[in-house]
Amino acid sequence: MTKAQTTKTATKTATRTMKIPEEEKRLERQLCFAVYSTAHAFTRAYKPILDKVGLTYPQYLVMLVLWEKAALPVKTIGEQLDLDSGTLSPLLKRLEQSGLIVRTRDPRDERQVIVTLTQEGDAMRSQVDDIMGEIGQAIGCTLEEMADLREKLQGLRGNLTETR
Amino acid sequence: MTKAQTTKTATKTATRTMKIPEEEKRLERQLCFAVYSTAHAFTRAYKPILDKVGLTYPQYLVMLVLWEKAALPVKTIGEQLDLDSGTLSPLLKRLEQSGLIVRTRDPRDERQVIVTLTQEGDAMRSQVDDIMGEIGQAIGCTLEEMADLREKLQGLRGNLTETR
DNA sequence: CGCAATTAAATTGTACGCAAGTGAATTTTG
DNA sequence: CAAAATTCACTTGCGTACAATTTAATTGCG
Repeated sequence: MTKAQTTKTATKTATRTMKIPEEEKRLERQLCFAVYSTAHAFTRAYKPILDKVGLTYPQYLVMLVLWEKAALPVKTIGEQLDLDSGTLSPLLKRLEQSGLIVRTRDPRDERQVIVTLTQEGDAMRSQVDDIMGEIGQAIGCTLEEMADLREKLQGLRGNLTETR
Repeated sequence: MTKAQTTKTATKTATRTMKIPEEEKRLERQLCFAVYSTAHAFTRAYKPILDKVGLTYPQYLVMLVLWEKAALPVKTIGEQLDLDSGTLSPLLKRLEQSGLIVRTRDPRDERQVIVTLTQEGDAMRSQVDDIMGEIGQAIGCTLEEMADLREKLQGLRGNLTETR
């Protein structure tokens, strides 16, 4: 799908061959930068909160996954977070050193490593209300606005990913 | 929404002391993760395009800043991108090695390093239409939707940042 | 069955991001 | 005006991200 869009999808691909006005090329007009810088702003907003429980932000995301289901193979965690083993292997090693998870080979398939919450890791779940409450404060918008924005981003992420 | 909102600002802070339903704690319901994973999706979408011109995604953002104004101190670039010198110093060193910029001490204030586009760096500007065109394709939404989403993210970023 | 292809995780190397600390230049202040 | 405080960029150390490679285990296929 490339050339002359005849009908309804045409409006969706307007940028392709158009000459882009200089104003639209400015950093602050870039959607990609808005996403990029907001992601950093989130990480910074989480930092003082997560410091109190000794987690980095990506580690917190892994814990969110494990609080949904307490034992998962590395591969599944990677699929949910869209991270590969090159990122997860050292991260999980640090979570293990922190005593929050254990890693064991799956006896059914020795290639797989099953990540399991320890008691300590499970207990940390009780702090999630506080963490999300504090962040909710910082986000400063209504639940409806949050849900709307989240859904739009999920759609965008889908578009960006679909042609991989 | 949720509870008894007393005043007009209450709607904006509803999450604070509320008990959060389990469903809302799932990874996929987190706005922070939507932003995080979309940012990664953008980086991946840009990669094959930027590989052709030999830039990483953060380097491309620096070039966007410099294409707006061809000579700037490191500090100003950092302010626009919200990055500190610990990130920018090595990145700029690589851009200099690529021949796209030069770095010179400001004679008026020897603490400052002025980053200036080389001819080569300036010439690369001509490729920005192609880059943005290709990404525009991948984004797959209308210009209106893009602008709306960008503005909402800028607002969110502002909220997250204002209490720093 | 036996070997090639595939899969899962770890490892290596490069490039961010950021906190903390260093050193040089400038500004502020007593 | 001189000492103290601040500013700017750089460096160091740690933790992601991700491509590419490696190793071990499993699956598929003839």
